[in-house]
Amino acid sequence: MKKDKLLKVGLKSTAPRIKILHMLEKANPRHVSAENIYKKLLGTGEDIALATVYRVLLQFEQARLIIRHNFEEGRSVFELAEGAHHDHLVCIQCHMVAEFVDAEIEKRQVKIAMQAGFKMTDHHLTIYGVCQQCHQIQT
Amino acid sequence: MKKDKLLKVGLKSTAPRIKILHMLEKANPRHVSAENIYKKLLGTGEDIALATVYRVLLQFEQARLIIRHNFEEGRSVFELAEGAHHDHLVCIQCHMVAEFVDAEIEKRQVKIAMQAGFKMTDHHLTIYGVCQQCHQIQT
DNA sequence: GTCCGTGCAAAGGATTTGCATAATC
DNA sequence: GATTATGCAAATCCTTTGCACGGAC
Repeated sequence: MKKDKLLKVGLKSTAPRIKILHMLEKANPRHVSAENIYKKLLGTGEDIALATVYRVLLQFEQARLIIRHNFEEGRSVFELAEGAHHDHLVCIQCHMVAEFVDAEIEKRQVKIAMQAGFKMTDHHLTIYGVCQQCHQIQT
Repeated sequence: MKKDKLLKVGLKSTAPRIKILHMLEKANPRHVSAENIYKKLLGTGEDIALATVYRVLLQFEQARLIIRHNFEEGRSVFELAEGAHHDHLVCIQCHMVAEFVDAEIEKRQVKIAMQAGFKMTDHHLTIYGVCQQCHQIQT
């Protein structure tokens, strides 16, 4: 139940929060911007202010319900926090995002941070390129 | 000579461009923001508009004289393009940026992109954490 | 009933752009 | 001299914030 999920992280169960959480849970593609969510809500007849979307997303991020990414595109995208850490492939044309994990790369990152005297808190590996679909369209 | 370096990439040799290029060449730390450059220029008595700094940085980026990075901090930082590709370690406290390369990680990225059907154009691996210095200060 | 959440509009920071003037080739 | 650059100020994009009202516990 979404209500319980919110209460568990110390957030009051309000209509906007439940609806935004719902959007994130059924988001396809998984990675969406604040604007995406706002427009989808408008489309279903909901009347939630964009400012509220931003506020709720920030709270969800702090409650670790979602993860915020800042790819090389000047706006944040969010994804539901579930399952393990993973990295991203981003299509520079259609903005599609795919995920991957590589255990060997993960291992080496830890080693590199250690060697540099860094106390690692996070790490992002993003591969930019043109996805198969976009590539075919142009050919 | 900076003048030739500019002409070679098709940019007229103007005073603002030469001075900004100079700032980038002697930047220490190597990674600087537009604001950083603007303020350093002001400090040396130069009177170059911030808008010009942005315009020139964009031109330099397009001419591949510099590389733009958007780390998870809401503003761009630039570094002179010289030497080979490398990845970054960013201190989340003092914003210090260090560089590294790992051949094995590079190899695996190419393979991952290929398997996903991506035509890779770029890739960024950034490790965030607390650098040794910041860590010591707090202890 | 108290406290927190929301909508609205305005503010904010980084970056870009239009326009008239000034510099380079 | 024609074209491209620059300074200035205004505009833009994404995101945050102040305030008065409404809803959750």
